[in-house]
Amino acid sequence: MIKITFPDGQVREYQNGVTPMDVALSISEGLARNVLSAKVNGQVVDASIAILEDASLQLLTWNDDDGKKTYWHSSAHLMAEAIEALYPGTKFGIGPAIEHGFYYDIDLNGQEFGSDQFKEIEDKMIELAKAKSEYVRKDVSKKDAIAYFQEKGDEYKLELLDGLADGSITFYTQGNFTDLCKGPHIPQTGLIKSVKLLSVAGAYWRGDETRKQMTRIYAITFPKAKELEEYLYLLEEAKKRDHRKLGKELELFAFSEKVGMGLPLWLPKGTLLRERLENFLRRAQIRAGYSPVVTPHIASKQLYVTSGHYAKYGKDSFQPIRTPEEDEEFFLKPMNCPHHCEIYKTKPRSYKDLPLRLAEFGTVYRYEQHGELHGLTRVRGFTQDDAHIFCRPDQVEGEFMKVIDLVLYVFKALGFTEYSAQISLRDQENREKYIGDDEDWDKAEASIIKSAQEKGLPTVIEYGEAAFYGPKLDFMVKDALGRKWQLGTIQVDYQLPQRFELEYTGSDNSKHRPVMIHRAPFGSLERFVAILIENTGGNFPLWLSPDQLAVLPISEKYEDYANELFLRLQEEDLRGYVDHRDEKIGRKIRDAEVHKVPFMIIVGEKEQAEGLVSVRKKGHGDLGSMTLEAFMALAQEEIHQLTFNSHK
RNA sequence: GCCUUUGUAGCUCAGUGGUAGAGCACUUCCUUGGUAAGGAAGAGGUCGGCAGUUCAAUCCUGCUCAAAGGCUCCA
Repeated sequence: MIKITFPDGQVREYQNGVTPMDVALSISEGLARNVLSAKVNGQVVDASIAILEDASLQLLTWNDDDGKKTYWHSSAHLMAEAIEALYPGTKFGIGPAIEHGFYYDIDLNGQEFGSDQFKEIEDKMIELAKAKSEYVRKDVSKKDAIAYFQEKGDEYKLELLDGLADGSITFYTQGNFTDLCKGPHIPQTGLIKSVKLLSVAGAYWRGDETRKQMTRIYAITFPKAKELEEYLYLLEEAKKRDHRKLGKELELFAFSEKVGMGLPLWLPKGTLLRERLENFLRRAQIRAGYSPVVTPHIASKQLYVTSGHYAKYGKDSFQPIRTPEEDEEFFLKPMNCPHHCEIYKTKPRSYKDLPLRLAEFGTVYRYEQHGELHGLTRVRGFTQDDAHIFCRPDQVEGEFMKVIDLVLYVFKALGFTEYSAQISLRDQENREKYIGDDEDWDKAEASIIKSAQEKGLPTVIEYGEAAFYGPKLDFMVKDALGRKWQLGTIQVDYQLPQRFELEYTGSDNSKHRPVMIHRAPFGSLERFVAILIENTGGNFPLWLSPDQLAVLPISEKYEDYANELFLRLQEEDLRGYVDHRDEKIGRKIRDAEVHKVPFMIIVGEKEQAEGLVSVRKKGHGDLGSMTLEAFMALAQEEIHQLTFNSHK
């Protein structure tokens, strides 16, 4: 008998050689039907594998990420089977599961292929799935494996075999398709109910541009038809919410070939939105003890030589700007931190002055590769909501927690209720990659972990992902469509204070080196606005909406009344416009709705006579008539709530 | 950066080896209206840029610029 430990800590005894599937059956038949694979001692394996010693066991189903991964990987094999049946002679590269679905790289030997063929492959996959073929694992010798793929003429698999050691090679067969694969796989093809081929793209064999370009087919599968429908709905919704599309439609920002790629132009409405965000954060930061500063857009080369950025990024950055007479070199600033270090140095600092928190909405310029540019999320000129906290080593933990509080406050105010954090630490094996002494690192890493724990942040720890100058914590948020975005970051830095020889006088009257914390809740305003657009679908909360209201006179007879009302609204700091066009009220309403204006104030004969306004809310319709004061109170309340509804 | 695809009016798009069209937006006129598109007329394009083939290029070829998707997720 062997002892099996379950994730909840429960221990049960089973016969030696029991399979995860047996265990599932011993619990319930329903569970057994849903088991896709299993995690035995932390390793994902087939549910049919025999367990030969005491082990921890987690049965994986569709609800587990690793279960989904197994499912999609098996689906890739099913797709390969379908393709081989329909296009004999096709050679196969690799076919892994990805975050949403899977792909297979194939070489069709010159056969024509495009998205027109998706349907027949989908149909074939369903047909093959209905056969409920088992995925059968088989150990093969390298010799036999080579013989198999030689006969098939698949040079890709032969190349993969080349890199594998004899004795560790396994084949998986389902139906008529056999593939070189280390697994694991789901029990049988019948679990795959719903199939959709998504796109076809070129991809180099082994990601090497000098090698043959293969055809990559992206697809996704689900155990229930309804889940596929939901997924396709999300894809469509994502397309509708694309910030590049909405940015144009709502006149928020634009790009111009003449200005240059990756250099966004903020239009009046986008600027309004952006300024609201800036002011919101500025106020929050002042409350949190930050001091706003402003630094120039260019700086002498010497600054970046000192900071070390010149050595590291000099080549990848934009070329220097030279003064005509003296031939001095200046650079567009790629980050704000060196400037802030120089601000720190403007006078001697005492331990009593710390922490010093310098904040700047600093516009920076970085060279990004041509192919990496994307809307507002990846640009060459952007504004960071940057700040640097200079503190004593004993203050790091407390400051870190304060920053987490600020970031979470910002997320909440902007409607991001689901978030998580990634803590990036040193690569334990290669400590020499990092600068600074071990003691500082240990302290900083421990502080970050402790702060995150204390704040109850759901975190993932990644080793080897730290910056070379210190560990960091990155925030991720989930948007209304369940997509993950990386947002703000907090980083601990021991390097810059050293490079800039920053000091403070301690209580012992000797010189000490401060620690620097870099942090940016939004990361970049550009990227954040893009995420905000996609999260809200352009339906911004009232306090951020570029136009908060539109005053719509029924006819030009009521224009004076409309103008008078609008003036009073403006005095209350409400923004918007009066629609003076010679159009019917239905048209004015439609246009305001299309432009996602939150409130419409409709005035005609009745309203003027009674001294009232008729209020209509976007997406909700007529709210009836009320006094202007009542409307303003309504609007102000919604603004001050700072809460957020992203629907509609 | 590399691969694939795309580039026609402000926007969304149709179209052809013989120098271009629709809808919306815009301008003017009519209409003065009650909760998601009132009517008419007009104006608007070096068909991304440069070069080549041709009697003739928006269309074919090459280069270039920009955008979209993909690659840098290794059975």
